[in-house]
Amino acid sequence: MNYLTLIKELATTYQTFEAYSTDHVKKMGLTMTQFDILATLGNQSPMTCKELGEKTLILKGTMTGVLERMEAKGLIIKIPNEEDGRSYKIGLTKTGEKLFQKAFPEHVEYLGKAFAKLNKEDLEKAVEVLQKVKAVFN
Amino acid sequence: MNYLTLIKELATTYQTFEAYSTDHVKKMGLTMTQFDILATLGNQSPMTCKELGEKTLILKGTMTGVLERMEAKGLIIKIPNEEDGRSYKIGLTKTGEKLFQKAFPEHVEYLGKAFAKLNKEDLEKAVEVLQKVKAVFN
DNA sequence: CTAAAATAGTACGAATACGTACTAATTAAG
DNA sequence: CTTAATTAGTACGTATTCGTACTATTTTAG
Repeated sequence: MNYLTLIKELATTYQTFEAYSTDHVKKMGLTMTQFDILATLGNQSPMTCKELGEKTLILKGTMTGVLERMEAKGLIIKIPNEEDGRSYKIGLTKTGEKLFQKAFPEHVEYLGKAFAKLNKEDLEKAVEVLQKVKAVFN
Repeated sequence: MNYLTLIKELATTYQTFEAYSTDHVKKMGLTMTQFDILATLGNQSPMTCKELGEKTLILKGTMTGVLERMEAKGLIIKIPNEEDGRSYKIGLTKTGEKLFQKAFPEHVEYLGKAFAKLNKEDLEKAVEVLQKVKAVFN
């Protein structure tokens, strides 16, 4: 057993999860990126693009377009930032809030159904070992 | 500890690996997707788009464009498939082969440097637990 | 054999992802 | 205070990912 096996396993496991998650999100009419934004803004005060980007790992160059499309769908609004004239605060509209209240719990439930098959020890072991793997890149 | 912790850990670990790997691949003038193709074709007989797609998880709609750009760079050639008039066999050119011989071992070495920080038990535990996690999506 | 179904690859449009350059506004340096 | 350096966000080009439709070819059914 060498580390290439681990790389392959890490990649396929992540991709399998991603595919499982995406499948459900698409059924709600959102892309994963848009769902990520929705979930980040839900139950939070409006925040700037920069903050949104830090929480979601979406780069600013990508963010502009994503927010444009979500604004066109009526899910978010841009509110001028009184504290800093360069930026806006992004918040959910009523429509966006309503979608969040419906989609987020549904998705958590959907994911939970799969992960329920893991017992407590495996879950904890997985988190622990993933942290160790991640640490090798520092 | 709940499964959302595991999801976050899985995602950040994979993304950290991906970023580490991509960083090196870009220095060799390739995108990750192109490197994936190069690594799959290296030391192999030419194969069809379909086979390439199965080995790399790149969909055929994506493949067309990726191969076009690699062909433009002189890394690959399309050879008519005598057994099936619908398809081509994709192989590395001399240039592509030379790049593979240089880039692949270098990248393996680069990755190995990071993973050397993991001991044998953690590596095996990681593979084992990732397989269990992946299995929840079946 | 001949029409229908399946298959390989391309065409094309929408949405990301990422990098560089650019604009406007704020902050820091002197 | 005034200029220089930062910072927030946009503009834009290249590459990817995905989905649907389309073309050409092969295989299968009857």
